[in-house]
Amino acid sequence: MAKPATKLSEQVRRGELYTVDCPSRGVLKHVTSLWGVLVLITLRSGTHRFSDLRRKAKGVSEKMLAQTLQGLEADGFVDRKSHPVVPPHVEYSLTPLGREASSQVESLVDWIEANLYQVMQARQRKQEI
Amino acid sequence: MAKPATKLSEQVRRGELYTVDCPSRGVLKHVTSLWGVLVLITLRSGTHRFSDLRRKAKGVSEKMLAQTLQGLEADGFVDRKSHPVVPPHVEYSLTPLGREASSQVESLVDWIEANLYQVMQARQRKQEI
DNA sequence: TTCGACACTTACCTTTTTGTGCGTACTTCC
DNA sequence: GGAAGTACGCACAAAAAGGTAAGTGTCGAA
Repeated sequence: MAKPATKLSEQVRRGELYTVDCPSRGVLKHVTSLWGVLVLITLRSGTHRFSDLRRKAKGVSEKMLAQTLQGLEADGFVDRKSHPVVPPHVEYSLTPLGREASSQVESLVDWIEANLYQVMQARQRKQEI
Repeated sequence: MAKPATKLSEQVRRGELYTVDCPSRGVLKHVTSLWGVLVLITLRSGTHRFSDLRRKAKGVSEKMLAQTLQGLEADGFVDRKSHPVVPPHVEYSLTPLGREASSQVESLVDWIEANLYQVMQARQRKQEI
């Protein structure tokens, strides 16, 4: 029933982000894309519906949000619960794995926001030259 | 001499990553782009020359590496020292700010690599359905 | 009764990103 | 004496990402 995981174990090579086809690169992309970050952080405060997320992450299009959500779902970071009622009702929440991931990206984002002033100053200095 | 920082202070609004034009989004992009990550992590082990970086970050083109480096330099994360000798000699290293940033992204990357197996399993489960 | 909300999907088009190849000015290695 | 290495910049092409608009089916509100 369960597929033999031979290929899987080959693909998982720790510490090889440097190699071209390391699957970590894909996960990194999902997790750190702008919309990925926003979704992950937003879901920390609890379950959200599609349109809630859309309203909170200003500027995201429906297409991008759907795509982002699907990526994060496939990676096992978000859980999608669809209630088959007539006006569709779908709820998104973080899985345990997703909660870990989101705390990582949150701390990165917090650092960026805390140090944003310094970065902006550095940028200005460059412009002056 | 120093420019008045009026505009700067306006631009720095903490906790507003959700808004469309928050400058944090740009920093996030620089820091979490694949090549940005690789450069930041590689430079943790010390100063590197352009072609050293190119060799270590497998798959990066010269153009992309140059672009990445310029972005990180502008943000104040890397320091560029050019020795005006005849075969060009340029050294890149992390600034103190860059060292902080790189430790953030390193912990994110470490988490991803440590949990990669679980992610791959989640992906496989999706495929089976 | 027409409109908007819901959670998407699809097709099409534009924008952005990235790759490729070339040129540079000079040195060292073979 | 030809090739390779150095750290890029530039022009063009290819690829990927993203935006826009429309359609789905049913309900409740105006």
